[in-house]
Formats: sequence, structure tokens, C-alpha cells
Amino acid sequence: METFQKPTESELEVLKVLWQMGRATVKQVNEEINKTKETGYTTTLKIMQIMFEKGLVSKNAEGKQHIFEAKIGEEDTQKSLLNRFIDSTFQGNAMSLVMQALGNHHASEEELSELKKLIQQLEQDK
Amino acid sequence: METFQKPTESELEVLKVLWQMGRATVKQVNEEINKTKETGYTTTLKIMQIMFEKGLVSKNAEGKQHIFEAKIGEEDTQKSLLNRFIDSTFQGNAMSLVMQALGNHHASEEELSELKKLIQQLEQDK
DNA sequence: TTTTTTCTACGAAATTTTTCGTAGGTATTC
DNA sequence: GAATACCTACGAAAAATTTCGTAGAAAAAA
Repeated sequence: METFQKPTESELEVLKVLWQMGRATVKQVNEEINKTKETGYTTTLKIMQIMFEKGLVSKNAEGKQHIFEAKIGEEDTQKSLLNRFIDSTFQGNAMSLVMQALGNHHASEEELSELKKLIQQLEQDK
Repeated sequence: METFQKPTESELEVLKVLWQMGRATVKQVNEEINKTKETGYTTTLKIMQIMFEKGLVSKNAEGKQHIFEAKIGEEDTQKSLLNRFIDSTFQGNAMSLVMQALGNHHASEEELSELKKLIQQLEQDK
């Protein structure tokens, strides 16, 4: 996993759209974002230009418009942000985060059994 | 749990110290923070003054100096920030966060058995 | 080919967060 | 009681992030 600059909140919103769509124009990204939050086209464009400079996305001219793609993966990004979050908010105590997340959010039976499977694996890897 | 404004990164650092120490002066907080990150006294003071205005901490004059205390609890704050984080980074998928956290961080046997206990509880509460 | 529409580039304004200098007040020391 | 040390208040600068207006190029329509 390559290291990358921490994306800002706005950048993360863009990334989410790109992860979901694969590749998209500024217009498409902006439309998606506007489903949640009113944002001008040039605002989204600017964010994406900055992201390009930072190497978070790639650009591909196709006619006059540019097609963007995320250059950092969803899992890698989540992992990196998660580590930072655990450090900053849970004092590095990952288990405490896990317990809280489990306690506060409803989990289906299926999810729980998947989780148990993972725990078994972890126990074996000792 | 009362709602409160999201603390910024710097404010969170102050809160961590206050949670740990219970009550503390600006000087003490600043010294703690300086173990990780060089920061001027007035910087920390200003942050804490802003936090006071936001209602994140309480102040108590004792002689010429002020004693501060966190007004929001550690667990409540973690919970609130965690929910926000799950939404912003994991698209609301708490399980996905749990699995990643478990996978990336070493868990002791004790922690794992505690976790299993929690899962059992959750299964019973169905 | 002219007009209109659609995009990007760029720069600057607005906002939020962080940092710090300076002034002034209170206690302590000499 | 004057000098010194220690704290807080305040305001403003600096830095980071977000927002948007305007200009101009490319494509499409007329």
C-alpha cells in the first residue's frame, strides 16, 4: 500500500462517488454529491483538480471533458483512515472501538457468524 | 447523551488529556501535549478558551489560575465521532469497520474472549 | 460560420482551524 | 512597594479547506 496524503472531508466525498462509479466526469460526481449536499459545479471541479495534484485521482481527457478515476483504493484508504482514527479518538485501542461499534450498531445473524469465523481464524493464528 | 459540536483535532487532544487527568490547568494540558507535539502555551490556552465557549469544558478559577474539566464524556464523544466516521468513511457499514479493525490490529486472547462474550449476548438479544 | 452550450483553468474570496504576540492583571519575591 | 514571575484575555496572523466567479477553449447547434 502506497502512502498518500490524508484526504479531506470533501475529497472523501468525491472518492466515494468514484469508488462507486469506477470512472466519472466532474459533472457526474457533482450530481451525486448534490443528492446529499448542494454544491456548485466549480466547487467540485476545484476539489477534483486539487485531488489530481495530490495524486489521489487520475484524469483522462476524452473530447473536451475529463474522465476521472480514483487512484487510491477504497480498502487501503479506509484502513489508513481507520488507523488514524483509532489513534486520535480511541488512544490506539482498537478493541475498544470494535466493542463500541458492535454495541451501537445492529448486526445481522449472518454478519455475526462471519465475525465469529474471523475470530476463530485469529485464535488459530496464535 | 447531549449533542455537542464536533471537536476539532486540536480540541480532541485537549479532551484526551482532560479525560486522563480529570482536571487540569492549561499549563498541565500544554505540557502533556508537548510530549507529542511542540505547541506554545498561548496556543493551548486559546484552544481551551474556544472549547469553553463551545461548552466542551468547564472552568473554575482557583487563585489566579483556572482549572478545567471536560464537560463531555469520553465514551459519549467516542460514540458520536465513531458514528460519524462510520458514515463518512465506511458508508454506514459498521460491520465492515469491525472486520477491518480486527484484521489489522493484534488482539490478545483475553480481548478475543471478551469479544466472543459480547457476540453471544448480541445473539441472545435477537 | 456565427451563436450557443458545455467544460476546464485559474485566481481570489470566504470559512474554519491553528498559532502566537502583546497587553494587562494577580500573586510572589526581594 | 517595586521588581519579577506567572496567568489569562484578546486580537490578529497564518494555514488549511471550501466555495465560487470569470475567462476562455472546445464542441454542438443553428
